[in-house]
Amino acid sequence: MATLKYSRQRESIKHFLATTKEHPTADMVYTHVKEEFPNISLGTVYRNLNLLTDIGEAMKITTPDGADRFDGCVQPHNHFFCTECRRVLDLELDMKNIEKINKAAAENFDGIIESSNTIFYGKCGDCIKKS
Amino acid sequence: MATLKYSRQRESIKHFLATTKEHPTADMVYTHVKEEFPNISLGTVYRNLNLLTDIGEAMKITTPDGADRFDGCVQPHNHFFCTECRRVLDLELDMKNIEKINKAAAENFDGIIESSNTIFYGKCGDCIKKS
DNA sequence: TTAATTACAGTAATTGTTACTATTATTGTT
DNA sequence: AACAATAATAGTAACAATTACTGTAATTAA
Repeated sequence: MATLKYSRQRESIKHFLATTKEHPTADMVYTHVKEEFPNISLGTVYRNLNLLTDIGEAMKITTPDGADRFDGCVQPHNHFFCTECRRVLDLELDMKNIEKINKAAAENFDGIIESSNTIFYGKCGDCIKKS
Repeated sequence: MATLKYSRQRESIKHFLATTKEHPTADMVYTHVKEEFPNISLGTVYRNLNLLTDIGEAMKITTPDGADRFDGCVQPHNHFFCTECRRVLDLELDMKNIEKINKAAAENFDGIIESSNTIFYGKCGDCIKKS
């Protein structure tokens, strides 16, 4: 049953995810971890990001932009996608609201709703200042 | 300024989107429209789907699955992604709930929230019956 | 019906991601 | 500490979704 083995590369990826707030793409993680492991492979980054996501130590965020983003913070929270600078920002939102819409959605739906994910769109503070 | 010209291919794509409920991928649209236009190109399908999305006559739905889905219904509504059969289903949800969470989100956020998109995950009715 | 321009088909290129393989690292056992 | 057993790696190839390019065809306005 494939016991998980330690790897320094994975540790480094985890550490980067834990310390950054920029919701990096796999490629951004790759670029960063490369500083510590100059010949790490992009495949290793992808494999570990997916692994971490699977075991609940990271979160994958799908955006309208091509590449998925990753978040080391697995506490339930939401994300904002700036349509101008294409950055993903954290967004605090009372979880009661989320639970409410999950319940509201379940009412007229023939199936089981296990979770939901809301992504907010608009213009971030920085981009507003610039314009 | 690139005035829009009529094309039978685009009309066919629009018509298919308007009549189907299955939230097709570009490739599914391609397969279908091919019956009417045997040598339509996949690029044409992509170009028109994006064009229709841009002018507000279609909606692009990003899912955890690779390919984007398209919806000819542009009335604001939500989607459910079945983690078993990977289908996308429509989900009715009182828009008041959506407006509420948009407002709640805007409160502690430095920026402008223009819209939000919630996707629900779980098991659809059909898949529950089968198991 | 012609001239201007957009759209097309077909194909090539790009991007994001996963799969494969031989080698290396980790770990539990002597 | 040395040794299997096995998971993880680097490097590369393959893949899937999408976009870009190019010469031709369709649409439209004059």
